[in-house]
Amino acid sequence: MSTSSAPYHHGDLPAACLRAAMDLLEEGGATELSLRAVARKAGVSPAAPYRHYANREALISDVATVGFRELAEDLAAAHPEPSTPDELAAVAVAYVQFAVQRPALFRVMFGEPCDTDNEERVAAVAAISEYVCANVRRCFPNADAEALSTAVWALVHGLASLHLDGKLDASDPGVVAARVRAAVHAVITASAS
Amino acid sequence: MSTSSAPYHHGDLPAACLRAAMDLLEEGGATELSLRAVARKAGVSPAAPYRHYANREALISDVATVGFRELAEDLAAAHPEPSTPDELAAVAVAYVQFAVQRPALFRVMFGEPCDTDNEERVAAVAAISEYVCANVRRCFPNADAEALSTAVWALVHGLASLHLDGKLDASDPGVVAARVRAAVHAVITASAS
DNA sequence: TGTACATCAGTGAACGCGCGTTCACTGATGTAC
DNA sequence: TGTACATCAGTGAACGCGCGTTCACTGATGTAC
Repeated sequence: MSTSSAPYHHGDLPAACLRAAMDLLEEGGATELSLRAVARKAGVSPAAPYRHYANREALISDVATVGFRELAEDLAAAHPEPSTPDELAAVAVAYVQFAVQRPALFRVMFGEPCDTDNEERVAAVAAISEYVCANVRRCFPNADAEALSTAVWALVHGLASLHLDGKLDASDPGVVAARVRAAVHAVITASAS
Repeated sequence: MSTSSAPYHHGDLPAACLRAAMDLLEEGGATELSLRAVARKAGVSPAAPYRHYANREALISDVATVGFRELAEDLAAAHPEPSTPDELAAVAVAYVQFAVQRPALFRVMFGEPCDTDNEERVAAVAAISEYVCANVRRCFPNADAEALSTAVWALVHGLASLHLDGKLDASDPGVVAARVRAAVHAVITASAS
C-alpha cells in the first residue's frame, strides 16, 4: 500500500490479513468480520487469503489469538504481579478498558465458541487464565484458589461484558474505572458486613 | 400450522413471529436470527412481518424483551427473596443455567447494544437489575449496595458468559452448578483469608 | 553467468446463497346504511 | 337482514447486496544445470 507500484507478490500476506482484520475491527464498530472485507483492506483479491487460511474461521481464530495476547500484555502492564486489592483492581480496570476500547475485537475473542484445534489460541487463553490464578493465589493465599480464580475472572469479565453491551454506562472512562474499582472492593469487603 | 387449511389472515402474527423467533433460537444453535427465517417458520411470506415490525431490529428487540422477562421468572423461581449466601447462590445458578440452556437467546439479549427506544425492553432489564439490587441489600445490609450489586451481577453474568463461550466447560450441568456455587461462596469468604 | 523450468502466490470472474426490504397486488373482514 | 365499500393483513415477485468459496489462469521467484 505504501509503495507506489504494488508488487505482484505481497511479501507477507498472512500478517497483512491479520493487521487488516484488526484494523477493521477497530474501525468498523459492530460489523461482522468478512474475509472479503479483509482482502479488500489488505489490497488483495478476494481469493488471495485462501493461499494462507483454510477458511474464514481460521482467520478469525488467529485474530482472536492476537487479541488474547494483547489483552495479556495490557493486564501485565497494569501490574505484572498484583498482590494487594488495589493492585488487583488496577488489573481489573485494564481488562474492562480493553473490552470497552476494542469492543469488536473483544466480541471476536469471546463472542463465539472457541476453535480448540488452534493450539496457539488455546495457549493464549490459558496464559490469561494462569495469570489470573497466580494473582489470586498471591492475594488470597488461604482461599480456595480454583474457585476464587473462577470468581475473579468472572467478576471482571462480567463487568467488561455489561459495559460492552450497554447494561452499564461506558461513555466516561473515568466513571467506568471508578465503578470497577468500587465493585472489586465491595466484593472483597462484602463478608465483613 | 395446526389447522388443516391455513386461513388467509393469521390471527395473531406478531405473537406467532415472536414464538417462531424464540423457537429458532432454541433450535438453531449459533444461527443469526433473520426476518426471513422467522417468517418461514411462522408459515408466512417474507413480507408479512413488516405489517407488524418496522424492521428486523424491532423484532429482535421484542425477542430480547421476552428473554429478559423469562430470565426474571427463572430467577424469581429459584428464590423470590434470597437472604442467605446459599439462597443467593441458587439464584446465580439459575442465571447461569438460563444462559447455558438457551445460549442463542442469551446472546440476543446481551450480545448487541440495547435499543433504548424500546420501553418494554428497558423496563425488563431494569426489573432484573432491581431484583439483584434488592437481593444484595437483603443479604448484605451494611455494604455499599450499589457497588456490590454491580459486582454481584457482574460475577454472575461473567460466569454465564464464560460458560457460554467455552472458556469454562459447560457440558455437565451439575458441574456447572457446583462451580457457580463454589465461586459465589469463595467470593463471600475471600476477605476472611 | 545464463537459461529452462518447477513452484508458488497472486488474479479476477463466476457459482450459488440468503438476506432486508419494497412494491403492486388480492383476499378477508367489518362497518354504514 | 342485505349490500357497498373502506380497511386491513396477507401474497409473491423482484430489487440489490455482500458473502464464502472455487476455478482456471498468470506473473514472479528461485533452483538445477
